[in-house]
Amino acid sequence: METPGSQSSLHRANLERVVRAVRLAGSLTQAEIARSTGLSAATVSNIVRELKDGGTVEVTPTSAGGRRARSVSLSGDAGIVIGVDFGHTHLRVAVGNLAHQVLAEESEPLDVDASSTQGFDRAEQLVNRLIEATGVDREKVAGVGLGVPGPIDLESGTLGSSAILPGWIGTRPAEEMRGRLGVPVHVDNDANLGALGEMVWGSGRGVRDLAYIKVASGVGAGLVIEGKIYRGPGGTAGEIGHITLDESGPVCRCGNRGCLETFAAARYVLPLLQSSHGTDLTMEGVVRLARDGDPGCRRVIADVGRHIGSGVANLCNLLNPSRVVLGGDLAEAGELVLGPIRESVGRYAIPSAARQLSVLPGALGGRAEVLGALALALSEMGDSTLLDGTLTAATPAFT
Amino acid sequence: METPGSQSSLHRANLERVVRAVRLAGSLTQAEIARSTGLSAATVSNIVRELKDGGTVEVTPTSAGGRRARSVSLSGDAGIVIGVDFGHTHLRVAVGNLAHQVLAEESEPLDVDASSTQGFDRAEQLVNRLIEATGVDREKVAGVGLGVPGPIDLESGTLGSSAILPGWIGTRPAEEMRGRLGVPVHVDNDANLGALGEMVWGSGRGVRDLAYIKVASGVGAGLVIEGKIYRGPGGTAGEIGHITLDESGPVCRCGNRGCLETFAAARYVLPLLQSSHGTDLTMEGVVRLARDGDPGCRRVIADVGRHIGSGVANLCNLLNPSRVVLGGDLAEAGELVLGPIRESVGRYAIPSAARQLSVLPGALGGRAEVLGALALALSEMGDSTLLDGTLTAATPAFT
DNA sequence: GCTTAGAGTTCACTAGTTGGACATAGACGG
DNA sequence: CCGTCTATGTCCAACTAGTGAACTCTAAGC
Repeated sequence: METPGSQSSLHRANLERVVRAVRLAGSLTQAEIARSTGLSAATVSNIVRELKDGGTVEVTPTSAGGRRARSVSLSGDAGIVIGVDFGHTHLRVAVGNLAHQVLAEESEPLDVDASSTQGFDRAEQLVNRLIEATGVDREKVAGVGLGVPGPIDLESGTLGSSAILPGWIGTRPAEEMRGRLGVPVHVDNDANLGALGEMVWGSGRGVRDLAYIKVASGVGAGLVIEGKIYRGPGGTAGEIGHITLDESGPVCRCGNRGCLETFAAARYVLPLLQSSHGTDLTMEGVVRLARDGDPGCRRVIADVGRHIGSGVANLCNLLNPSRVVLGGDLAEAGELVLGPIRESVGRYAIPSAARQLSVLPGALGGRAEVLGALALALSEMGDSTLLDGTLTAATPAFT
Repeated sequence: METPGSQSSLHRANLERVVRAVRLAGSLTQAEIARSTGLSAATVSNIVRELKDGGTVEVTPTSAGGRRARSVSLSGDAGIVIGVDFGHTHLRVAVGNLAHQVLAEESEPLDVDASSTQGFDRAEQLVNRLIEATGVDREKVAGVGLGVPGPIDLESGTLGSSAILPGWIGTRPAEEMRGRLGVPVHVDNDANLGALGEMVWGSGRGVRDLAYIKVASGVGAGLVIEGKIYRGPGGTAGEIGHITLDESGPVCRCGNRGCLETFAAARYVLPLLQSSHGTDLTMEGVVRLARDGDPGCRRVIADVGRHIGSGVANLCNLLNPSRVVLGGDLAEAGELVLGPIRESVGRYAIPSAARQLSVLPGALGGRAEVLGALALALSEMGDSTLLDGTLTAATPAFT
């Protein structure tokens, strides 16, 4: 561990190599492992024995119709990881195993005005319930990923100013949950986790550079650069919601004028429809009405799309990602919003950057963040498989 | 070589580790190498002997006033690298060794209307002259870094539409120079190389995430993310010059309106001063007049700064770098332009991102790009090039 | 039932790192 | 001026871990 250039580190690397090969393929015989990792059969034999003794891997005596091939696969109960996502209206929890399979997933409404203590209590209960439901030993929990709808200070782990969960500012979500669950907890904001989730299981598979734009009550972006979440030195990268589109536009909650958020986020957009469509409209409702053909809602959504497109064009000029994935409630609007986004991008981004950009709706809907939290837990426990974008054979199980 | 998980690969990795440590520190004693690499003293002893026998490294019997420390440094004649920068008015060449020392540097004016062939010829001559001047064996040239003032297609290596060197579009600078010099040539655009140069030798030392903004006849940015140049999947990242500041602003050469470039680049800014200051003004001249107190020039430069600041604010919200370095002619204006930039950033960027950002003038002036080209050659060479001992074999005498 | 071929294991060998013992040479104190 | 001290670099035996080759095992095919 602390000998970075020694044989033991080599051995560790070879262990990981084998685990990764098995994970990518689902199950392999030892001979296949040897071929795909480049290790010799003898080494593979030793490593497989070690992994089997450690319980990481299972060897089923014979499964293929070959001669005497014993197929090696990740043992389902080698360990589990948990993803928890505090959204603005819901609390979601997912339980997965090390084979990248989702074993259980559940969500329940979360009252915005609930105190942080209540929220953590509820999360703890839900986590415990799901662990029991899957019937796995509590000891097997290897880590927890936690998503929060606001900026996290990387140094201190405290939740920064977040207008979404006002009572939660200054809490340390990771420590809270670690205290309750007794396992390592890794925390990140919802946009970053959404990006990770879509990259591993959703619309971002196979891509190494993507931006995940989440439009809900605010607008945020999660950036994946060369396969890794990019948070920036200060941890606040991806604040696409507050780039300036119009210096004399509406005043934004951040104090500036004409931020993208003032043209796209629910809290600024919904009032536009209040006089015509009533006051208790939600973004979800607007999207539904628009899909049903309501012209006012269609117009509003198209306008939102155009403005997001302007922001994405800036992002595209600066970072030139190969894919932009749209998440949040708004993504449900499909082409009604993607069309205008693409149009704006085409107009405002430099052609060479826009040409190779694909703008897609998220494939995971509201699950992107929990699954991203799951992926965070997996990657923080040293699973580098997630990051190399070659996850084709590992099919996530949807329950 | 082709055994990816064996001891020999470990040994190779340890060799590289040592070379890298020595290169970063300039010179180290064996004990220091052992501490900084985490390897044991015995291993370091063996590796140093091996490297010394291979000629990669030099051991000077005793240099520090210690007890009997032998300092290990990269042998000066292990190899040299060359940086070439085609600017819009100058051709610059620098020769450095593997210890990150610049051995010789020279620049000469380059006629904008010169054909690409002429340009490459001139570069070849200047390179040869400098190699001779340093007295190093031609065989020792390990690589060349090449800077061009325009976008390079990463796949084909062709120079894209560049209004600066019109006759050069479609050429393949790397291949041209490789053909002439017979060594590997790595090419990148001037903004990226400026970023690299400032990071390694200039205002960006010690920082892992920085943006280098180059304002000259156009506006471009080079991004360094976690210590590496970030080019984006399509190779066009950093096009800060064409983010939209005002949708109804002046028409830009890229076809859009209100791009940052239309408010900041020389070709758009200089005409503003033509009626008052004459027609053959250059950016350099404007800066000089501004420093001498000319109010019109001061105003123009401050306005440019404010607009650049808006662009930087967007960049800052999206990427949150810890440092922005201003390069190009405009950087000479110092606080006259940096003040307005900082002011704009403070106004338009979200506070948490702006707080930890420092905006500095480049420390290398016009040398940033050549030195960056040198750094590119060094980094692309990879430490293993040295270790193979194939340095001489890899360079077919192509004279 | 015999042959065969691929799968996995065992064993001796080799590469390479490590800890400890040892020699070395300047600094410091007497 | 000399002995002691201390950090440096080297050598050696021990240990870790991967490899090739020989070997065993099993089921398929004739």
